[in-house]
Amino acid sequence: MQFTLEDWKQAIPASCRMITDYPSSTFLFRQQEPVVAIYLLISGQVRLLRHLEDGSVVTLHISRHGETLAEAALFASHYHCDARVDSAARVMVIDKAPLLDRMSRSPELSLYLTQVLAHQVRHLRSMLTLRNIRTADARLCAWLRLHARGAPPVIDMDQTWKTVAEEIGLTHEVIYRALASLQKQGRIKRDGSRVTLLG
Amino acid sequence: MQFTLEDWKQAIPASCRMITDYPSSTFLFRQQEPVVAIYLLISGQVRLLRHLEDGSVVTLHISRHGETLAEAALFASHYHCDARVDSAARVMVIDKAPLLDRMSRSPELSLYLTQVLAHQVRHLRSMLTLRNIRTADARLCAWLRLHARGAPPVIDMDQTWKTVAEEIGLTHEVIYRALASLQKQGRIKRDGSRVTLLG
DNA sequence: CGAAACGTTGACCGTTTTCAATTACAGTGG
DNA sequence: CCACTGTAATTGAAAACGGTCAACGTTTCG
Repeated sequence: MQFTLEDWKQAIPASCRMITDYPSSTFLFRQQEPVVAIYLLISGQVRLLRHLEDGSVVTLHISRHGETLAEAALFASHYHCDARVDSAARVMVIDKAPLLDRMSRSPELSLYLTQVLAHQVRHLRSMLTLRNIRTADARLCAWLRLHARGAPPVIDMDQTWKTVAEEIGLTHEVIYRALASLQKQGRIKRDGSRVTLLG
Repeated sequence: MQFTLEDWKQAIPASCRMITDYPSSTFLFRQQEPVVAIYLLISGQVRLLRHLEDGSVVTLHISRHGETLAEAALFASHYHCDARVDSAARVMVIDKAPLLDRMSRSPELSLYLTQVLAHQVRHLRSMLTLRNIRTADARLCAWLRLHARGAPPVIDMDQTWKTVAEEIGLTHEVIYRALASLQKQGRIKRDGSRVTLLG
């Protein structure tokens, strides 16, 4: 249920897209800058950071390969967060103006973008659902269920637990404790980077 | 920055929309039911509820007048949550099939829906940002800033603090304590349903 | 008028956070 | 090839914070 690079290549005219490499610690865009493009992350990891009025910085999201960035900014005048490269990223940059122009004449393209955003909305709602689960054990369990595939449900971790911790709003220490706790309760089994849900 | 009833009336052909009243405690739609329509809430309050695998129920969102419901479900086969009426609601029901058909031929309409969803995405990200703020005081403060208008920043409450509590993921008791705490710190001033941010 | 829901505050308890320390591991450069 | 370095993974203990339960005044609405 993810829109792939190929989907995008098919949907977006070649004239307004470009592949670019960003080294670690560089920025795809910064908060307050005018919106010039949206981005499809082909490889690497990018962190979305928002600067609050009181000077603090919070991580909005950690994007990984296959995800799109700033689609929602397409109709905003300026970006609402920084996009900082965590680990060297290859990115498809899609220019805003020609994209919007093209969309205004192509129902297919608009409809496609609409689907991407609808997908985003559902995903964000899932994340918000997770946050409403109070205890660390239950929240982590819900996350695991959300990411498990097959029967019995299995997760092959392709990211660090630290990243997961940030994503679901807990400290990494608590994640490790929750993992240990779930394991002791016999509700999961861990084998390297593979987690199996039991019961 | 909200799409109004008039906007919708203009964008959506009259043939596929209809005004309906829902009494309190009824459902606009239920989780797992096939998606037949999207909804614009004209008045009243509707609560989005998701049933988790373990049997628990969490509130996804509390919708109030002016908000649209289930736009993201337009491309899903079935609803992902219940929409239960909290207080008697007047709703514009927009049929899915004719809407999609119309969208596939009208770039304006697609583009319009895209904007609605983009707006949704930004709002959901803001909510997620809030949830990353740990302490109750700071989180409530951020919410207040987000909703304040003018200089000095003022919020005229048109909803209950209980609702706000659910929205930002705290219990109502904690909200009242945070309010009292912020007031004692001189960071806000309360006067009936009006809150003023200071400093 | 009466019931239900909101608003408010106190006390206590359980959980997460925070701080701290230790192990394991992957990449880097000599 | 191996120290060296940084980060992830892991666990412990104490402190801080929000959740829960309880009680009560107030407002709202049928």
